[in-house]
Amino acid sequence: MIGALPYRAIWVLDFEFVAQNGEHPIPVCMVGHELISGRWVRLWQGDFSEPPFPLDESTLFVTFSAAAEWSCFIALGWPMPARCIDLYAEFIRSQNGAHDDHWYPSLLSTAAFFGIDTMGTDHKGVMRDLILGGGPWSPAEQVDILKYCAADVAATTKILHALEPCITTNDLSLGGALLRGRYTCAVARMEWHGLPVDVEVLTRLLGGWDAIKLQLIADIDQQYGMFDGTRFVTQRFEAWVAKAGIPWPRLPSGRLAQDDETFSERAKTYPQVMPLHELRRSLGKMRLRGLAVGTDGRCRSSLMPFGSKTSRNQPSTSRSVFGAARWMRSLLKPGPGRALAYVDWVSQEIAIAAALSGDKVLWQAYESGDPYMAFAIQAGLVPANATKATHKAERQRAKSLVLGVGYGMGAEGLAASAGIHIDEARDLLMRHKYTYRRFWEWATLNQNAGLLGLQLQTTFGWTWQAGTGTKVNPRSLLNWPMQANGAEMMRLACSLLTEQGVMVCCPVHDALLVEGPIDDIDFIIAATRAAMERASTLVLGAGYVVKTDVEVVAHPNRYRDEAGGDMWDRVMTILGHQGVDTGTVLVAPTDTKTVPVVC
DNA sequence: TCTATATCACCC
DNA sequence: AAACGGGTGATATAGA
Repeated sequence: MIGALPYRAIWVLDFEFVAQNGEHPIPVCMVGHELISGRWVRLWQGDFSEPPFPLDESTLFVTFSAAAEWSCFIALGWPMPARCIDLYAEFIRSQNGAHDDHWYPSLLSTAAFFGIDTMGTDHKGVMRDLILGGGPWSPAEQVDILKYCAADVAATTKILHALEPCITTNDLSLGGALLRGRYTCAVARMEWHGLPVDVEVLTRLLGGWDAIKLQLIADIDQQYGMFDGTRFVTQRFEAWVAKAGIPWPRLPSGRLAQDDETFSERAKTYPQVMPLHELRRSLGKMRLRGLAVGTDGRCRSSLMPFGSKTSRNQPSTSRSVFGAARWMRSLLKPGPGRALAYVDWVSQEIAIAAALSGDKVLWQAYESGDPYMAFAIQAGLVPANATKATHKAERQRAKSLVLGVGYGMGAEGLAASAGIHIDEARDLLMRHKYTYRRFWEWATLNQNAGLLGLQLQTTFGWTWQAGTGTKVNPRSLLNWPMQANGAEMMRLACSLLTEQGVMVCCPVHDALLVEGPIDDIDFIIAATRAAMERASTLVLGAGYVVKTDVEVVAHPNRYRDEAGGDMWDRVMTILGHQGVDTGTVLVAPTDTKTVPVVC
């Protein structure tokens, strides 16, 4: 029972707030219900000067989609609560794997799931419009809004009671719930900070978006005439293929295959395809128009924590910089006196696989710093003194295999992706299974357990369990422990760092973007790496340190992604802004030094 | 003209 | 039937 837990008070909370794309939320009102005393608190704008409850460990807070509430706390200058549970996270955890469809349950649909009576969605829509209208609200409207907010608190309370058995099943489920709640505070901080964007260049870029596409097309399409404006007309392509006499693969639907790989493959035999292939590749990177940038030049969008079945964040790819093609990361530019650092875990999933399976040989490969070459050596494919320089091709094949294995790739897929014969692919897979026996034992055990309907669980209690009659992809089960524990590691690192006061702009699955004054950035990086290493040992066990790598950029430079640099330059040239400084990324040493930081 | 579907490309 | 995990979203085309 939640009530039996050692808390002096248990507050169920809900805020109403005005939220505009890319801006900070503006709290309108708050309703709280304390479950032990039965007390209700209703605060309207203007009554917010002090939190009406203690925020220390003695008090538990319960909300639905908690990050929104903590964003309001930040807006009001209130400290984060020390203990909280997000029922959204707990509900989707309880349902994870039980259904074929992936969905983002709302408060109302969650209530409906448990048969809890609530207001209708129509009324909710009306009230939401009234609130988002931004006011001012008449006294009668204020009463209505507070009533509406209180109704959500009542529904949240009932959902808490419905979910209690899932949350209090055991120490891990409860501790995990508190840990996930703790992360929602970090989410609020990160969403509050957002990412620094070069608004001037972004404005020009968006203004010239179609012109840029048309210019890219114009350079190439004059010899094909396949585009109508920015639209690729498939019928013209079909006619061209027929006229040029190029045998072209078709999809089961009968349409011509138009994916990148088909173009790439055809271009090898028919060189006249190549320019078209390259054009389509460039155009593919020209997407994203809806970056959510606030008036302060920071890009903010919801991280959608716990949005996937591995519990990774699932932010919108159109509203956030890291969902866009890599070249657009050059829109990231620290302000005067500021610096940004992108710190990522090196081969995080391999490390997780090695540590959690207890495969010493795989961990040894990870620790060597080059797990691909290490595999080639351990599997007897190359001599023990082989290096990246001496056995480039062998290493590349080993890399394809090692990466693919994590996703459950088979021999056919490996042969296709690595461009090798099926027999060689089979041989590589067999060697992998032989070399990393312990890992395979562990992985197939997980896989079989999942297929049998048993529950999979991460170190801190995120779960997945197949519902009866659901479709299960066995390869998904193979990868789930790596990805889900990786997500847990990320959450821990975000919590540790935001609690230390480090400005974390956002997580990127296996990386964190942090920011600070140029003079402090070295210390911030050291603290970030230390927290990420600590998070890795917390998830994987003592001694299992996942290494980190870092890229730094300081004002007036802009971020530059190696893989996207050329595209950025092309686009800037077309925009006629060659004067825009493209900046340089200073790459810090990749060795990991432990820096004493209190976590 | 609008919407649904299939396909494809991007991210980690 | 497919055989590479987790995702979001834009676009072209078919259909209403």
